[in-house]
Amino acid sequence: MRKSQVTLKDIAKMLGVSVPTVSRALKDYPDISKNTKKAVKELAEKYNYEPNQFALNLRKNKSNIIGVMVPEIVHHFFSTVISGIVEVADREGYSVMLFQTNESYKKEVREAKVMLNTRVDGLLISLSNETTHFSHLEEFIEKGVPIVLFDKVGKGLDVTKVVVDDFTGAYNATKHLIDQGFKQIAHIRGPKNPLNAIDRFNGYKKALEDHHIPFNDEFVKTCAGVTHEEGFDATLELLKLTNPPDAIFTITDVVAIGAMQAIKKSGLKIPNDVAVIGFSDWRMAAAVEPPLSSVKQPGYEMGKESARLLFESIRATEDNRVIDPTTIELKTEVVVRESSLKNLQN
Amino acid sequence: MRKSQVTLKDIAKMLGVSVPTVSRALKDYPDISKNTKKAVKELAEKYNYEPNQFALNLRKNKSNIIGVMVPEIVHHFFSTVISGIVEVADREGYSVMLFQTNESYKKEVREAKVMLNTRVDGLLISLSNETTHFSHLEEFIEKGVPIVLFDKVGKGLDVTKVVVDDFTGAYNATKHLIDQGFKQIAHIRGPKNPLNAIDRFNGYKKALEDHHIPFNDEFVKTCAGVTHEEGFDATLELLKLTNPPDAIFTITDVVAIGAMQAIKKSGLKIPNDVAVIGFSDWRMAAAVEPPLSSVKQPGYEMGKESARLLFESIRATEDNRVIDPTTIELKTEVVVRESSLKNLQN
DNA sequence: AACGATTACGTAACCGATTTCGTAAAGAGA
DNA sequence: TCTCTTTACGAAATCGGTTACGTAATCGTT
Repeated sequence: MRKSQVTLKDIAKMLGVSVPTVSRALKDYPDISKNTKKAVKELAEKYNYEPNQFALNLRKNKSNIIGVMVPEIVHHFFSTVISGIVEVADREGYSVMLFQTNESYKKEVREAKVMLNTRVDGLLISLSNETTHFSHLEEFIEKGVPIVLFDKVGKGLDVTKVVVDDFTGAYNATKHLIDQGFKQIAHIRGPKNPLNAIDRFNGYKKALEDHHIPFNDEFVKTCAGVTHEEGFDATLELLKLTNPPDAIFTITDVVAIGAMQAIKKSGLKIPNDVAVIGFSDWRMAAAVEPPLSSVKQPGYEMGKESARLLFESIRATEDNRVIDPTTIELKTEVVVRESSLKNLQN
Repeated sequence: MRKSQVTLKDIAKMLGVSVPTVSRALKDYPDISKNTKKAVKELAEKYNYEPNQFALNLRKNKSNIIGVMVPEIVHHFFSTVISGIVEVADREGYSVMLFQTNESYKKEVREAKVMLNTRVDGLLISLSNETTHFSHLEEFIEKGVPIVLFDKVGKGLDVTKVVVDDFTGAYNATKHLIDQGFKQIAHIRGPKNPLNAIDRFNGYKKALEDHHIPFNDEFVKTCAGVTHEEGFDATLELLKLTNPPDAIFTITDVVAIGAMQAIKKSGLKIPNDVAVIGFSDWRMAAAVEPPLSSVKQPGYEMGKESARLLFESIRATEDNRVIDPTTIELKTEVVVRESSLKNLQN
């Protein structure tokens, strides 16, 4: 059995005063005498009094908990975002309750209900791939629980959103290759649906266009599973073209690793024969041979920014103010390593 | 302002009955008439009644929340463990509150207090590197809140623990190299203090001993930061020996990657000239060239098992039973890929 | 001395449920 | 018809706090 904590009632009984008096003494209300305050505080100290959070929650109708829901916890990017969220929440005096959907809409709905029951004060969520209906989230809005969407956001919901500027990231990665002097730039893209795959593809395309490089349909390969095996195979196909690419921009670093293996296996040199640049800047990017250039996604910043915006909304809600939903795009950064440098002496 | 939910009182007022009647009707108490039950349930359905969790928490002195504290969230192993914990907690109807210490003892103590105030029903914790005192955790035990330590456990605390069998993992990795026919086996170890680095070193040593291979002090290098650069440097030193190793077992995969780069840079072939096996089996292990053999740590299983044991303790506590603390060692698995195969045709 | 103002508390209501106990009304049995 | 049992519900206490309001006792003022 859980041992019971000392309560106000216990202290009140010991001193022969009423419960409210003890409560007020501890909070330094002006209409409690110095002697009483001193006596109360001494006892509180002695018995290590801590207010019962359940009682406070009930009275204030507030949990000091925010809910966080992501598709997968075991994912470098998401765990980085979570880390940023936890950091900010901690500073704000909130705790973080963590849920994962495993990319399942059904689970997302179920867990949303759990959070609603737990009465989280706010919700940070990155949508599952399956999610196209939002009634489970609209329920939060109806009940006045603020939501901030991050990374994988939906079009249908009018709430604050924080996303990575995938378009510009891809644009800059491609531009970097162009600036290095590469002319035949291929792109191994991700699945058709996810917004980030589309944005990255569009950024790639726009960079070519802006620099008067004709878009070549043969230079775009799709890997649905985003694995290094797919990157390997796609690259072999690209290299088999009569006019093969001299640089490849991939949807993500894992795919880039596969591409690098294919290039090496074909007896070509990276970056002198074929350059490679990835996306995400995972820890491994710096560890492969040659070190892989990549586009750094600001996961930690995304977590911090999302949390910051959520707390702003929570405070607004408490004050009966209304904050207009905004969408924030976080900047990416091209991290240049050897794999994308032209004319590298080796 | 947060919109208020429908309460029992609201329903009672609408029907002109008392609050307890509504409560009992919803829970199908036998002494409530069928008509009343029907009317109550219809209204509850209509207004989407959900019991106020705060009130339940207060009444039952139970939060249905477990606390989870790890040194770093952004770490493949820990995020995997967390994922396992979340999975089990979900099945058990509990929510997970997540904290990270950033390897700081001070923060660990502070967050422990937060959890105590939040009144988590149980605690899963992996200790920070700095933690040598346990009074902040003993407080949980005193108050009857069960604790399970996982991965980074301390000697001083008599609670249930779940650890990886690092010794046997390292033993088997080394034995695998021996079985392949390698004779000159080096070890790049981790820092002096952490238990897992020590256990892995001891497993390595014991495997050599059991197979009558003399232990060679020159064959052991230490990398304090566990980075691929250190792995690279350590390996270059090893290869410079007059009698260099023909196989290397490293504390972790990142270090192994560094080692592989050094071997390649020295103009040697992996695994024919020098074999490599890592530890942890990170995602990247399968993606490097050649694919890296490694020892798979059961992170997901550790999360599930720790959570399972915690819920067992929670239930025991609720029933006034006492469970004796145990320590569970989870088995590792040697994942053999190309980097450790003798006489590989290439 | 009578008055209002101040000091220092206590009473009661409340947050939203659960649970123990009590009881009016209806039905059953003699 | 009178008592006894059911049936079906209400009253009150409880969990542990907060807060609006009331009030006895003391003080200062004229």
